[in-house]
Formats: sequence, structure tokens, C-alpha cells
Amino acid sequence: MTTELPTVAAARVDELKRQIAVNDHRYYVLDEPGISDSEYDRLMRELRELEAAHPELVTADSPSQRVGGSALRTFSEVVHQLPMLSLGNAFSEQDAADFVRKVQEATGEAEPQFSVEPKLDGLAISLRYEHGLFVRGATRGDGSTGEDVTANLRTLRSIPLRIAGDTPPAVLEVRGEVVMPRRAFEAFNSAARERGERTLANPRNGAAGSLRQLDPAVTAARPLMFYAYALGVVEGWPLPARHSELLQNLRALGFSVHPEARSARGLTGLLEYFAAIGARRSTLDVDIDGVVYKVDRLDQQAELGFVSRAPRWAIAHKFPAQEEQTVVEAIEVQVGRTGALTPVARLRPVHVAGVVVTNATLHNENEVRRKDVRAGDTVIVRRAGDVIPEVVSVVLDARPDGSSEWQLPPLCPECGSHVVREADQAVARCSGGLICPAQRKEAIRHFCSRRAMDIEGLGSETIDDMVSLAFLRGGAQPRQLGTVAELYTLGLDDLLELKRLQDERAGITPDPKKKTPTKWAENLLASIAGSKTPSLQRLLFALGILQTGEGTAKELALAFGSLDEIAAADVVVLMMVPNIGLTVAESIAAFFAEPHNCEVIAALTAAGVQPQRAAPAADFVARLEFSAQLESLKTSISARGSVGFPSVASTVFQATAAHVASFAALAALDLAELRALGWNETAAAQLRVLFEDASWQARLAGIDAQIGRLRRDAPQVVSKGPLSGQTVVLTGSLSGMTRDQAGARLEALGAKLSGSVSKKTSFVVAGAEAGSKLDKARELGVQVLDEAALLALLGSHEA
DNA sequence: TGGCCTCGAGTTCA
DNA sequence: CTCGAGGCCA
Repeated sequence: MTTELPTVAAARVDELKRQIAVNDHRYYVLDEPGISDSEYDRLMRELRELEAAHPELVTADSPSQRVGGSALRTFSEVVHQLPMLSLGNAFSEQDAADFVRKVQEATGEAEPQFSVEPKLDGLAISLRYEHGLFVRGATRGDGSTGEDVTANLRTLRSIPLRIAGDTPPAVLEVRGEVVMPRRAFEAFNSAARERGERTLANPRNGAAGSLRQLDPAVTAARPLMFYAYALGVVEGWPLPARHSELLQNLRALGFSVHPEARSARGLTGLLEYFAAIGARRSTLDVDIDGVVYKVDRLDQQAELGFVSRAPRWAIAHKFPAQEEQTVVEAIEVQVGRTGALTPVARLRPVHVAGVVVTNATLHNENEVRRKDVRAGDTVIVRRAGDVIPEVVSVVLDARPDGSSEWQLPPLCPECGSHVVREADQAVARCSGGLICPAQRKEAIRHFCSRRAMDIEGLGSETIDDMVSLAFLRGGAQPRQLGTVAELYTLGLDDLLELKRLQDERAGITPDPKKKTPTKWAENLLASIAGSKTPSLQRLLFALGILQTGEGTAKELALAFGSLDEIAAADVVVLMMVPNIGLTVAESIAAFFAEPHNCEVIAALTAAGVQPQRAAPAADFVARLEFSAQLESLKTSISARGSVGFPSVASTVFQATAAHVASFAALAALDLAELRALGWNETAAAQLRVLFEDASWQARLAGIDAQIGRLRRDAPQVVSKGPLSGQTVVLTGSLSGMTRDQAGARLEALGAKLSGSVSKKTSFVVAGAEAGSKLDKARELGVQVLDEAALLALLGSHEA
């Protein structure tokens, strides 16, 4: 090829440039590829070879120059000859109506025509063409001065390096938005993830970050797209009469204009477009944050003119934002009821989907690491499920210098105790227990909460003060509230003293004319007094035993019937309760083994708190067979015990249980008898060792004793409700009663309630507006009852 | 042992 | 609503 004559080479170079430009336009603007990728590559390679042989033929508009030159050190400034405008915003239909009214007044037209288009969420830029050649591209910047990003823009195939047409204008500035299409964004991110590289936070940041790369090669690798929507300086190019025609003309020059651009008439037309685009927002390939309305006729635009920097002839009608950027002012650590430390991002207040968000949980240490959130970072915030604020990701490009990874504090921020994090556990905990004021406070709050003891009139701040202000004057020294039991010893004078201390701290001198807050105090005391006869389930939940929430509390209450029996229960017995395994059982046993907790319970009892008692559940007691006790003992010992426990098959346990029914009886068996029951030499020997240990003897005797008590106290006749064994799911809203009420009546008949539909569900009660659970029931062929059928069922059994 | 499923615990804001 | 982890069944 190097042997070709320069003129022949020049002609070939021109032809190659033309073909590549045509294909770029087809592929990137029209989205209809004309030739295969390999064919395209072949053209490009040939062009590069020719240019290498004839350097004098290399021109600025050559596609080989899209990625050219070396990395820049900084961007130079570009002053926009014609400033790049910002648009006024409309956030409501009223704002849009006001805009239309002003246009009507200024133009005298009843139904002015508008050009409407999606407001792309990207980066506004201006492209300058001189005599048809792309010479410079700049960001919007502050509108009057931007940054020169020509080298990066050259790498965008949707930006023509030379505009089509035989008589190019002397000067043409085309303005528009650089965006990263959502599909390309996702593809880029999954590829980056596979390579273990940083992912982009969102398409908008992807576009902005990509254009601000100093090395154009990086930009070239990013899937960016340019959409034109306006002009800047124009010389030697006739302007059409309408904006909509202008968009057509830009298309003809080789630019892409967003395909959703339309014309609309009057306010109704605008709002219809707004609604239509809003409905299809998630299916568009580009993120948008609203739509733009422009007066279509350019002469009317000129008539309307500008207010400061925004045109009066155009407005952006914004969708309510669902994701916003803000700054993490600090990462603080909260201490929960169980001592769990939770990092929380304190955010610069920002509107997200209609509310001001200032906090967002970061869950735990791992989560902070994974997202690498740091104080001072700019982050993207979203409302998960449109409710709970959540930090989506960090905008790395905006990270201030000198920031460092967030560290979990080694000491509890509330009490200074050591922070411990167990191996392979995600949560870190304050080891201070009830020494920690935060834990004390949260424990009291939990105790009073609606689903626990349901004590009204105790807000978070009041509890805070009860724990920190010395307002109890019973003893020699004024004291703070220490335990939940002390709530029941509060008197009117204590509460008034608390209020006085609060006022004193706030610097308020009590106004003698004003009534003392007796009403509040009386109501609170009444509420406390009214909580003295909780269900056992509520009291258990209120105590705040680790791992014991509402569900577990209910199982425990149901199985044992009284607090004493639960407190006395060995891990082995606890594990036989449904849904209680080793971990939860140990947690419960540890709670009742702690003297401090027993004191609190004793104090509660002394104060008159008396949970309702019931007999042990017959079906639970029925499950306490000796073979099951042996299984349970084996599980607990082999997982944690210092003693070894023989690996014994279930069949051996069953054979053993057929002969003996207690640990005492088992201990009385000699080796030969054990062998006869299927225990092998080592297993039997290990069992003997265990039974000879004094503390084990005591423990096993305790289990025997409790099981004896439970058997004696359990109702002899198993009261089987007519619906026992049935699992019921309630969904939708009932008209005559609440779901809770319906649930209670069903449970009274022996039914078991569940939250989710599975093939084990006996039937589903579906009220009005039942959702996915009803669908699931239909899918699984589970019987569905409506409210009338439910009432009939209840009626037939309750009599 | 792995994969459900459910539960526990913590959290936001009007 | 989320994540994490415990329990249980295959």
C-alpha cells in the first residue's frame, strides 16, 4: 500500500472516512447497523495503515482521531459565546398552567403550540462546528464558562466529526445532552464487576464522570450517547420557523434527536404528554427527570424573551425525584437495645420522593465496607420501597481528598465499654450490658412498646431523661430510673420532679399561673397500672431476651404456661419447643441464669405484675418423649459441651426410651443393659462418665423433675379445637372486623395462623383488595374463603 | 450440607 | 424494608 501514489491514497482515505462516518451514523444515531463489526474493523484498519504511511493525510475529522493524543493534565476553560441556558422548573400542574397562561398572554394565542421532549438526565454540552468540521466541545459549566472536553467528545460515535451537507454553515453550535443509556450502563457495570473494577453509581454519573476523564481512551470505552435539542451560535445557516423543524434539520445533519420528542397544543396537550412519558419512564432506555416544554414558533420565542438566565418560552416539568444526591456529614453509631452498634449516615437534608431525608441506616460494618461510604462523601440516596431511606452508592468522583475508610469505634460511644464482634457475625455489640445508658434506655422503650406492655405516655425523650436525670427521691440520694421494674414504683411526685428538672435544664422558670403537668403524669401512671396483667407472651417479649421476639415468646408461653417453668427450663427442654433450636434455647437459659434479670422479675412480681397463667400445652408435653429428650441432649452437648457425647443413632434412643423414661432411670442401667439396648462400648462408657459427674447429675435431675411437673399439670384431655391442625392465612381487609380479631377467633378454635401461603396452608381468608397471597393460593390450589364464608365457619364452630 | 422459610432486630418519617 | 441468622427438611 505504501507504493500507492499519494493522490490515489488520498482518494482512498477520503472514501474510507466517508464510509466509516456513514456507518457510525447508522449504528450510533439511527440504530440500524449497515455492516458487520468485522467489516467495520477492516475499514478502520485500512484507514489507520494508510494514514501511518501518509501522515500528511491525517485530518481532524478522521475517525482514527476519535481517540487521539495523550491524556490531558487538566481541562481548559471555554467561554460560551452564547450562554447555555438553564430552565425554569415546574413541579406541579399548577406551575405548568402558570407557564401556559403567561405564554397565552404574551402571544395572544388561545392554544399555543409547543415542542415537547423528555428531559434527559445527563450532562449538557455544546458542540461547535466551523465550516462543517467539529472543532470544539464544552460542558455547560456555570452556563457562561465550561470545560473543553473536545478530545473526549470525539470518541462518541453519535457525534459527527463532520456534518452532512454540501454547503456547511460557517459556524454552528449544537447543544444537547450526553447520556449513558441504561442498558449500556448495566452491561458496563456487569463487565466491570467481572473484572473486579469499580462500577458506576448510576447512568447520570456514568456520563458525567466519563466526560471528565483526562484520558480520552477511558471515555472511548464508555457507552455514551449524544442527543441534540438546541442551538448556540449560528452563522450562515437559515433558521426554520419552528423548533420542531429545527429538530428535523438537526437529524438531517447527522445528529440524533430523542425519538420521544413530539408536538403538543395547549395545557391539556402538555399534561397528556407529561403523564404518558411518566407512565413509560421506566421503559425508556435513558434516565429522564421530567419533560421540557418549548414554545414551538421561534418568532414567539423571541417575543417572550428571557428572565435573567432562563427563557420565558420554555420550562422543565419535573417528576418527583426518587433518587437524589446529598453529602454524608457524618457517620454516627447508634446503640440498640441488645447493644448492637448500627452505623447511621447523617445526611445533608435532601428531598427524596416527597420527604426530607436526613438519616439513612448503613446496617452494619460490612455494609459500610461494601459501599465504602465515608464522612464527606457525596452519595446517592433512595427511598427503598418508597419508604426507608437508603444509601445506594457513593459518587467516587466527588470524594474529597484525604478521606479514609470508616472504622468501627473500639469503644461504645455511649458508655465506653469495649465493642466486641464475634467471629463470623455481622453485628458488633457494646459489652456494657445495662451499664450502658443507651441499652438501658432502649430496653425500657422496648418494654413499654405497643406490642409489649403497651404503656402509653412514655416518649423516647422522656425515657431518655428518666435514665439520665436523678429524679427519684426515695433514698438518701436522688436516683435515675434503673430497671423496668421501677416503672411500677413511680409516684405522681416523681413524675412532677422529672418535669421540674427538665424545665430547669431548659432554663424555664415555672410559671406559677400555669398548671403543673398533672394530667400527663396521671395518665401515665394509669397506663402503667393498667399493664399489670399482661399475657405471658407479652411479658416475655417485653423482657427483651436476646433472640426472643414475638413469635418465640408466643411459642414459649404456649408450651410452658407460666414464667416459672420457662425460667426453670433446661436448654434440653427448651429445644423441644417448636422453632427453638440450640442458639435460641441457650440465649433464653442464659437470660434466666443471670441474677440481675431474676431480680428484675422478682421486683416486677413484687410490684404486682402478674402475667396470666395457663397449663402447659398438651401437645408440647406430648412431644416430651424420652427419646426426644435424648436427641436434644445429644445436640446440645455435641455442639458446645466440653464433654464428648457418643454418636448414637436415633433407633438406639428409641429402644432406650422403650425401657426407661427418665435420666434417673437411664443412670441406673449398667453397661450390660446399655449394650443390650444397642449402645456400643465407647458410647456406654461415655454416658457413664457423664452421669457420674455431680453437676450433670443435678442438671439431669432438674430436667426429670420439670418434665414430671409439666406432665402432671398438662390437661389430661387434649382440648382439640375444631380447627386444630389447620394452618390459616389472612389477607386483604375484612369489613366487619380487623384481621387481628379474625385471627384471634380462628386461633381460639385451634387454627394456626401463618403469614405466607404455602402448600401446607389449609385455607386462605381473602378480604377486599387481597394481593399476592390470594394469587399464590390460587396458584397452589389452596382453598379460599371470603368474609361471608369465614363468618359462617366461625359461627358454626363457636356455638 | 444446602436451600428454603421465618423470625429477630434495627431503622425513617409524617 | 432491609439484612442476617436460626430452624428445619430434604
